Amino acid sequence: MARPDPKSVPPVVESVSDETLRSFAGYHMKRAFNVVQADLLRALKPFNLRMITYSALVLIVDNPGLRQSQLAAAMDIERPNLVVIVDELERRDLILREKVPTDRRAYALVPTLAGRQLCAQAVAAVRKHEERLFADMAPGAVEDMVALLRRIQARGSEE
Amino acid sequence: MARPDPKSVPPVVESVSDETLRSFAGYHMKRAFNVVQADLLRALKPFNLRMITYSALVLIVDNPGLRQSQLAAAMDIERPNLVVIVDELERRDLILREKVPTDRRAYALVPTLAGRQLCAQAVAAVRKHEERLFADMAPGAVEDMVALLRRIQARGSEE
DNA sequence: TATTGTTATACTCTATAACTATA
DNA sequence: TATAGTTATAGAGTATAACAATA
Repeated sequence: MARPDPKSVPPVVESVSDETLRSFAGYHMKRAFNVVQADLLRALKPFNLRMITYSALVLIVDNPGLRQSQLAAAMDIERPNLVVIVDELERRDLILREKVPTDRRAYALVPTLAGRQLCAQAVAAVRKHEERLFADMAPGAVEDMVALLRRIQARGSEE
Repeated sequence: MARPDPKSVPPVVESVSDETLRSFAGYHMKRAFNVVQADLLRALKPFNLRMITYSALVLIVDNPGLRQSQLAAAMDIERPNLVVIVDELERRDLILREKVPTDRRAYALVPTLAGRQLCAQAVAAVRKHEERLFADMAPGAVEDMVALLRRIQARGSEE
């Protein structure tokens, strides 16, 4: 961190040191996530899904009948941002917005048959891609990491 | 994943299950990263820095004289996107763009005294915030996670 | 020809305010 | 009055093409 005088340092740097950043977990989380997301995007390409549309579809298939506001909360995104995602899934006939008789403001989101089929295929493809990505990691290491990530995630709602 | 018929399911969901997504590491990486980044932003607020300007400043302080293209490569961002970041740090007199006599196309990025001082304070603040964020995690767990994240990161350059 | 830094541009993700129709 | 979904909009972050100056 402490250097005597920048002017006395030769103006050519051979290899860039990330010494200070290395102790900074957020930096590694961002970079590793970028790699995982790029891999994921490749896996989802055949299904024309992105990470966000994939997550939405999976949650609708697992929780048929949920409301848009519930889905937004589960995905940790704002309601306005969910609208275009639901629009896209509905336009592709993967889900339906069904009117809820007991509350005429709300929509119940349900998957279509095509939606459930595409979802099953996409889930299988994502699992395969993650297995390949994490293939030579120590057994249990990924599970430990996910457990820690979930604890960090829980910290967000605390404060 | 498999449900008999969406029409037969009551259209009210009490609590949203993320069962299928739970085995999907990228999902947890994204959500945990959001928490860490929000925490980081709070830590950097007094210094008027964001994660990206903080990373750039730290790398320039640790590697005085590096070129913009080297910095972009180290930060894993495209050269055009670095320009505004360097502009901002230079406008705030935290760094200088020095002409390189041996290559008149390039600039050597060097920190100013103010830049090095702000950087030292910001690094201390970030360390403190991460220590607090990870305070009651098992000893070594964060280090193990970072080690795994670095291995995942390395996967990105492989393929 | 290739590279450095730059401009312009576009696309995604995210965040907020304000509207409508209901409750 | 509050809530569900919506619209409009603005800000980050990111990606590509193309340019001038220089190698």
